[in-house]
This record gives sequence, structure tokens and C-alpha cells, in this order.
Amino acid sequence: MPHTIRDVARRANVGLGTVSRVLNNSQNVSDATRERVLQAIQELDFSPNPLGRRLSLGKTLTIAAVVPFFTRPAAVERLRGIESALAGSEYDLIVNIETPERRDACLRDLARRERVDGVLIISLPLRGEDIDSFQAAGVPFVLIDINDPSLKAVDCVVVDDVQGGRKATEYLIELGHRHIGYVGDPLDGRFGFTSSRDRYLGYRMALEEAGLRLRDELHKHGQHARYEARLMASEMLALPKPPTAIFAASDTQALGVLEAAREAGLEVPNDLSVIGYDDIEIARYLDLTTVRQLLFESGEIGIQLLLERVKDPLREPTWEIVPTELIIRNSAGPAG
Amino acid sequence: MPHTIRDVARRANVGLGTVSRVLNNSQNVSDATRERVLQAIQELDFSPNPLGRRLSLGKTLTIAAVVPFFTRPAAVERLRGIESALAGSEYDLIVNIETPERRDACLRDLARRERVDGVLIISLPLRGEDIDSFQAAGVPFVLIDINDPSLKAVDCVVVDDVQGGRKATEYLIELGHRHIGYVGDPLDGRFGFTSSRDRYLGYRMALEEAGLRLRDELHKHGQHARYEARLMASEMLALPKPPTAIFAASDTQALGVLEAAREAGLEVPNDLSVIGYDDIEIARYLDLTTVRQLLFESGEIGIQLLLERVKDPLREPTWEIVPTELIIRNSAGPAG
DNA sequence: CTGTTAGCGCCTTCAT
DNA sequence: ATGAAGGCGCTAACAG
Repeated sequence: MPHTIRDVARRANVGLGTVSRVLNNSQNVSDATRERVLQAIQELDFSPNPLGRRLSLGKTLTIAAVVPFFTRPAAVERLRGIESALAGSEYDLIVNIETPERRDACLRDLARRERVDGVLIISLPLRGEDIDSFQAAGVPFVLIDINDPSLKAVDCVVVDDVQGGRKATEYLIELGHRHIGYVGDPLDGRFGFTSSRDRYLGYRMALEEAGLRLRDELHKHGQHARYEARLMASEMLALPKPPTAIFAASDTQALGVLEAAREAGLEVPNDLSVIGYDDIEIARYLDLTTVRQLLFESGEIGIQLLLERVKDPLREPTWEIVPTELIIRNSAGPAG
Repeated sequence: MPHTIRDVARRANVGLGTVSRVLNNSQNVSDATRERVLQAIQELDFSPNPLGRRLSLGKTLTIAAVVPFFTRPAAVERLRGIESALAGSEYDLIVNIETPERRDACLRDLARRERVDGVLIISLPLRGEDIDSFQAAGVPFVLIDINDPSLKAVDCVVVDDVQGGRKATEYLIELGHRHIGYVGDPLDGRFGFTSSRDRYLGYRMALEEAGLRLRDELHKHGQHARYEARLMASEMLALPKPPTAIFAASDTQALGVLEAAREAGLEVPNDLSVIGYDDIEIARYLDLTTVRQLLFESGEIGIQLLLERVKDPLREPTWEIVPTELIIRNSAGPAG
């Protein structure tokens, strides 16, 4: 049976309050009694019951992280950053993996002050009402990888995906490519996955600045999965005037493009250049040129923002923009 | 400001106890008053404060999962199973990612009744003293993917890795291979990662049963990483009498073997057959023949065992053995 | 400086 | 069937 603060008090011959003061590093304790209390704590191998503490403090000392059902490699890496940032602290991390069915119940549940002190939402399409319910309940939250300008008023950690998409496309243009395809996620909805859309925007901007025409048949949008990406790429490669390079909105999708190339008997990078996005583990193995995001770091930053907001609910919202980096490997080469 | 049970009681004109009874589906409430209480709950959008509830119940209603620092794809998939199994329940899942430095502190921390109701430990090398401290503290725990016969007295979900290693090797033998290499993790320690060791055992058993000699230079053990696996495979392939097939203890390591083959100018599967283990996402893409484990399911089963033990601490320990399945693709073919 | 007391929100006896 | 009271372990405000 675990000991309580009362056992410690008895053993050290002090009142409960004193033990509590020692536990909370209060100044108003003489060195002598502090010593006695610490000794008793040690002898009993006592550690305070977090539930009692939390109830009394009126805080849950718990942070929830919500990640999408499709736990993509990128999301896992972000989660690692979050966990790591929380590790030394007194906060617990509870993890929720959203499924389409549980989605609403889960968000409703978390939007209650008595559940958690704060929520970190990763890459998850949010509706306006979701935001509202968090705000109405006064539950601090931070969004990671959801880049929506209409959310200027909430704390966000966003990747500069426009820049990333641009870097990738510009690089291909530098290599002499003029017919550059794009394969990415659907562009729907205000609160859809925003990262793919922004990468697409970057792609378009780079084309435009280089004076290249955006050919409709060279940008396709479908489910974020290798198989779909492969189909889209195959269609492109079958065109009378196929692209000489394809930029995929994620490494996963780049894999699909590579598959399509293989299937079409094209060699990479000689016949087709491919660039991905994320720099997941496998990218290095496949020698895939890609755009690296600071995934782990984005999780750490998210926690930092969240804890600051927990401390000061009235502070100005922050948009933390995480830069991207083009990792040049061998899946993209000079044009024909 | 969230409401309390007291607000509900006032609004429904009943005592606190009655509200509590309604919340806990106690029988001793008349239909009429239950109705009134439920209505008040709805009107106030009340939901009970979990902290109060937990403190009062003397339970934390929280399960901790501990996963190793190297969050391999397999561990992530297990975690998904765990989360999913806990989703509908009243339990929270807190996730701990072990690092070598935090390891001891983390385990000590979790081995306290007042912290969590139960702990799920995944693929983590445990020492006898770790087991002891959990048992001494009376904290229920279940091990997943730690196959150590000396742990017969604790609940475990283990994969039949001996069988898996055997299936893979037997398949290679059937294909006519006589010189079959093995690349896996180190074999150290009683509580080391056990899965690789068992796969190795299966490999040896299959060789033996086929009357094939175990050639010392054809089995190598090193860090669980692609790079190390590649080095080991390269050495093997440089032998005067190199293997015609290599069984790797994980898909990650199989990637290293594929790299080594490519480097050596060998074509897979014509010049070299390769089999991996885990059937992670990427395996299908690479057309890698591999041994599939029921990763997601192993997490679900772990939770099931754990909750049963929480309910009945005295029940007999269970060893749940999860079968394996050989997934035949195109990285292994007939011997030269 | 230190002991005592009154909650935090809920559950559970014990009377009625 | 229901209301009142005591307690879960802790913190914080109040006396002294």
C-alpha cells in the first residue's frame, strides 16, 4: 500500500502542511525540518499521488495529442518530438488516434477543461466548429501542420510548404526540365489537409516565375497513398507529351511515381526525374531527392507553444513557421 | 466554468448521492428521479470530472505503454492496436518512449500504484529487477514481443519467432538453396531483444532438419539497422563461397542486404534471394518476401490481457502466442 | 516558520 | 429509494 503525505508527516513529526511545502519547494521551511521531512520521504519511499495533487491544483497536468488515423511516418516523427519535449516535465502525454467514426466524439471529449490542460492537434482537418468548441471551453490548443490563414488567431506550427514545393520545382527547372508533373492530395475544403495544397501552390508559383505554362494534364490530385499516386503518374506518363519530371507531394506518393516509372520501363533519373517530400526513413534508402521538414522539431515547438499558452491564456497567438530544406540525392537529374 | 455533480443535484432537486448513482448506473434509483437527473445533466452539458472520480475510486483509469526509443515501424503498428483497443473504454493511454538515459527513471516511475493501473511494455529489454519492482509494487503489467522463458510467470504476448525464422529458412531450402546466410541483431543477454534471437534459432533448426551444415561465416549479428546489415551482408557476399540466399531478421535489415546485393552487382532474386521479417509497409513496395506478424493484433491482445489482470490480479499468467505467416513475393527465387 | 483547516469533485456507506 | 456525511490525497489560506 502506497504511503500518503500523512504517513510522512507522522514519521517526521510535522504537520501535513509542512510536508506539502517541502514537496513544493516552498521557502518557508527551516533547513532542519526540511531535512527531517526529506529523510522520512526517503525512508518510506514516498511519492505524492498525482491524482490528489491534480485535483487539488485544479489542473490535470496532462496534454493530449491527436494524430490522424492514417499514422503516416511524418506524424509519428512529430509525435516523438512531442513526447521528448514532455519527458522531463510533470505533464503526462495521452495519445489519441483519430478514426473517422470516433473523430467527433473524441474532439468533443477533449474540449473540456476537466479532461486535459491542453491539446495538440497534428495534421488533422478541423472544422470551424471544432475550433469554436475548444475556444468556448477555454481549452488551450495548438495546431501542427495545419496551414490555414483563417486560423491566424490560433497558435500554429506550420511548415512553409509553399516554399518547399517551390524549392523542389525550381530545382527541376534548373535541371532543365520544362514539363514537370505534380502528384498530390485532393485540394478540397477549407480545413482539409493543407500541406499538400501548399506544396501544389509552390509548384505553380515556380512554374509561373519561370514562365512555364501550367498544363492541366500534368497535375493530378488523389488519395494520399502509393497506389493512387502510381495510377496518376501512369496516366501522365502515357500522355503524348509526358512530363520529364514529377514532383510528388510526399515521399509515400513519390514511391508510387517510382513504381509507375518502373512499370513504364522508364529509368530514374535518366528518363524521369522524381522528387518527393518529407524525407522519411525510406527516402534515403531509395536515393530519393526530397524536401526535408523538421518533423521532430515541429513536435517540440508545438509543446513549447502549448505550455506557454497554458501558462498565459491571453498571450498573442503565434505562428511558428518551420523551414524546409531540399535534400539532393539521385532521383532527379538533368533533363533529357 | 465546468459544472459539478453538485450543480446537477441542485437543478434536479436531489442529493449528490443520487446523481452519483445515476452516473454509475446504480439500480437503486426510481425511474422518475433518474429521468430528472439525466435531464439536468443534459441541460448543463455536465460530464463528471475524471480526476475526482479517479481519486475517489482509488484507480487512475490510465494505462501506460512503453515503447523503445528506436520506434521501429513494427512498434508503431503495435501501438496502434493498443490505442484502438482502449479507444472506447474509460481508460486513458499514456505513451512513454524510452531512451537509454530515461529508461530507469521511467520504469521506476511507472512501478507505482498511484501512477497507472497497468503497464504495457513493448519489445523492451527488461532486467529481472525491473520485473521485480513491478511485482513488488503490485502494478499489473504485460510484455509484448519479449520472449523469454524465464518470464513464464508473467503475462506475455509473444510472436512465434522461432516458427517464423523456420518458415523463412525452410522456404529457401525448398527453393533449392544450400548456402543460406543470416543477418540479425546481437544475441546478447537474458533480457535483450529476444525476437531476433528466436528468428535465428528457427533458422538454425531449419538448416539442421534439412541436414545442412551451419557455416559460421554465414550468420552475422550486429546492430538492428540498415547500415550494419549492409556491412554484414557485404562481407558474406565477398566470401569465396558466398550464400545464394540471405534471411534477414527484419525488413529494415533486409533493406541493408538488398543494398549490399546491389553494390555487389547481384540481381535479386536471380543472383541472390532475400527474405525479411515484419512485413512493414515498405516490404510490399519492394516486393520483398517476408514473414508477417500480426502487429496490430498483438497490441489489442496485450490490452485485453492487461485489463483482465487489472480486474483479477490473482489470475494465472497467460502466454498468448501470435502466429506468423510467410508472405511470398519476388525477392526470393529458385537457387541458381 | 509551522500546525490546522477547508476544500478540489466524486463515490460510498449509513441512516432514514 | 434517497439525503447526508465521510473520505480519497493533496494544496493553500489562515492562525499562531
